[in-house]
Amino acid sequence: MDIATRHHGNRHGRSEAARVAVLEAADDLLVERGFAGVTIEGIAARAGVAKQTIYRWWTSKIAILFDAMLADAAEHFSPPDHGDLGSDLRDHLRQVATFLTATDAGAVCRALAGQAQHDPAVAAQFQSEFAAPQRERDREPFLRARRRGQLSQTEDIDLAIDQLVGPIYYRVLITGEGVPPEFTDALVDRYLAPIRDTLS
Amino acid sequence: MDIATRHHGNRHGRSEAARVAVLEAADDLLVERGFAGVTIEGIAARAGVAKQTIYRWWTSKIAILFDAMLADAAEHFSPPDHGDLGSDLRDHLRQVATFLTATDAGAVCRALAGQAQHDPAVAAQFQSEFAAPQRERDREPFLRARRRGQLSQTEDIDLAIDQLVGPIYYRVLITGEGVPPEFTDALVDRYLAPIRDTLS
Amino acid sequence: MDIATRHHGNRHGRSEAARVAVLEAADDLLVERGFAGVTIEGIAARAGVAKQTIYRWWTSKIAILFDAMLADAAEHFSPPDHGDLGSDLRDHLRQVATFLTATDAGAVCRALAGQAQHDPAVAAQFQSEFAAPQRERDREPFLRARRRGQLSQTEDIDLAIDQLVGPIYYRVLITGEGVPPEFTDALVDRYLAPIRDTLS
Amino acid sequence: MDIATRHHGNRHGRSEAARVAVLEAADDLLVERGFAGVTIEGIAARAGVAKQTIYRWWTSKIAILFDAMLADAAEHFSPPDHGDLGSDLRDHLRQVATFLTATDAGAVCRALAGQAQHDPAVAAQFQSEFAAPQRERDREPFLRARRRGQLSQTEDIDLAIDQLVGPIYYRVLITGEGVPPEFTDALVDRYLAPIRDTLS
DNA sequence: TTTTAAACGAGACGGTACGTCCTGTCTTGCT
DNA sequence: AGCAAGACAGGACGTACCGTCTCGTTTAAAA
Repeated sequence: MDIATRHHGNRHGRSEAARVAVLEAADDLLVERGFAGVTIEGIAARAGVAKQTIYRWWTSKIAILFDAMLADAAEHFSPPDHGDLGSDLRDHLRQVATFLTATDAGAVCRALAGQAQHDPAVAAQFQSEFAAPQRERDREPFLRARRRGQLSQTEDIDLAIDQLVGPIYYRVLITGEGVPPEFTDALVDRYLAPIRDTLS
Repeated sequence: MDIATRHHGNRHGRSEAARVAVLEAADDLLVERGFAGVTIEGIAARAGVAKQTIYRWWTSKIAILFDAMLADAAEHFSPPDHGDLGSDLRDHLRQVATFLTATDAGAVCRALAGQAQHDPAVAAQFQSEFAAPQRERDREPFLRARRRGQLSQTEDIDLAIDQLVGPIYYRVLITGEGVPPEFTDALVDRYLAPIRDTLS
Repeated sequence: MDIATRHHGNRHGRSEAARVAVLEAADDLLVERGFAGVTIEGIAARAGVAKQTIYRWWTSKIAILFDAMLADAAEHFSPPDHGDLGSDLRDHLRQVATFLTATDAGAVCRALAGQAQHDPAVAAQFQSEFAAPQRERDREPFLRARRRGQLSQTEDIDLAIDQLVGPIYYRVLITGEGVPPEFTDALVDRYLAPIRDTLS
Repeated sequence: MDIATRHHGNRHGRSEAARVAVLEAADDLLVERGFAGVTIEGIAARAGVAKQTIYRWWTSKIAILFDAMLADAAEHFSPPDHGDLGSDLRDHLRQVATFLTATDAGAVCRALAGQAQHDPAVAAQFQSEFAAPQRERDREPFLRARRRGQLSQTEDIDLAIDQLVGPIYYRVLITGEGVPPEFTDALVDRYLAPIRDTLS
């Protein structure tokens, strides 16, 4: 048994078992009962943990959900590398769509994005802990293309990202229409059309 | 004095004064204290209205906020008509950005969009009462251009809208970066580039 | 159905049904589980009442217990009148002993006397709401005897009461020995011995 | 430095320093914040001791308070010997009154007497560890008088004690009036009046 | 001198109850 | 009939202590 999981109350700090149980309970409750069904008391009861233990390590249920999401979010994205910007973008946008619409972490992400609209502090945390790292992942295909000499040095990458992932989030958060591969592929096609000449 | 405002406890139907007071109280509370600060009890107290009166006419605080937003949203948008798709789109996207980032109704809209992430019923209402009518407004410039013969009959208007307004919502809801006219203008420029040939 | 019991939430004030249920629940819990077993949550659960309803009308579980005791305490004592100080005192002291050792209200009284040792505010309330009225009841036999001319005007009645009821409380609260009639009768005999001459 | 105070963690028995610190902390907290302010956590924090150390040596905060009181109670009482029952009783009753009303140990004693009303186990401990030894001390003057031939062999000493100290506890615990020497002296006078003939 | 085991401080743990806030329902008397 | 008022049952909040536990350190008797 791992040292971190062996202890349930000790001077070495927190119980890993409790931490994991809380994150899983929060995740389960969100999926099963929705955001309003995620309560500290409910998490504590389901995780078999005392409320005080939760309050000792997290400031709010939002903080728990961030913890529950972040690792998964990072794991979900595998940087594509097909040696071609178009292929890489198509691949990446599909990953983004899949993450948001078809994973538990994506469900948590949507809930947090929702809560960010209600609370500036959540918005700031969402920005720094999810949006910014995600933006780095979004940039990867472009930077790679640029390194290959396939993309102009003057191309505004951030604008391109807004154009490409913006519509995905829009459909997920606003219209609720679903984001099929045809949609993301079409986005890439439209984006690449005017700059196709600059590609080798 | 208007008939509707004359009665406060009567047999002549609901009190317009109470209705207005509730909507304003909800709006004020949202702006002053954020979404969590909007409670039925708080609205009732600020509006000088009994809780029961609120429950009689609205199903939840969400319903109140929808009421508070919808009229303003419709009023905000004035269909542009410069006889040119580019100009109309630039104008319209600026209106969208202004609505979302700089109006009270936009603040309510963001809050409701947030809540839609937590509650499918809210999402459905948001879709039908805000997103769908708004989509109609978004289509206007394209339909006008098509009627003018400036836009191909085969152009996928809904995809175009996703491409154009999606990035605006994305910046508002996810990155929180703000949406200056330069940004929306650039979106239009990029959109029009490949189809410029099809324009007269 | 009585007006007072008909309403459960209205502008006429509190629900008599809730009031009674709370007092009975508190009483039952004290008898069944002891003072530590009397909790606001426990009372609320057993009475089928919301905690907030309790906090609306009582400041603490102590206040509830006072309410539960006071009416019973007044009812318990029937002023004796045998036309004779000795008989009256014997009767009264037996009533005191019975109240303290053999009634539910007496159990509550002992608990409150206990809590008065822990909290000056409780002590003050105990003094004004129980001890003072009880002292009036204790004085009755002496005042009656004095009116009959059977007791000297100079007799120190309060000292006499301290002498007569003090030992009863002492056995109840400190030694826990029980207070049989033989004991209270002996107290009266010893008290009357030196002043027997003054009696007609 | 004493052996017992030299050790703080060892295999040779408990730390005297910790024991004393705990008792003093409990005493201080009782006096400063009242019975409810005496918590194991509070004692541990103030004594600079781990909670576990407290639980190792005491079963509850009640046990700590008993420890804190008992030595002082025994020390407080110096058996009077004036060769006269009246003088001895007057002296002793004043000591009882002083102990209960004017010493820290008396404050603890009152608190424990209070808690005894809530918990039969405390009552039993109070009876065996305080009331019974105290009763022995109360008997001393009578036994001495009897040995001197000044008190009848048939006199009911326990009844006499109930009559004499009962009113003192009554005033301390119930009426809160204070117990001046005039009061205890009057008790003795009234007690001795009818049996004065049997003396000397 | 080294080992070793009891007591120590610290503090995390699963819990219970606290007193507060808000929910949605209700019942009244007034207009 | 609609209204302001406000009491009601219910449930989650975040806090304070409870009593239990595990840890790493201190210590002095035993080896």
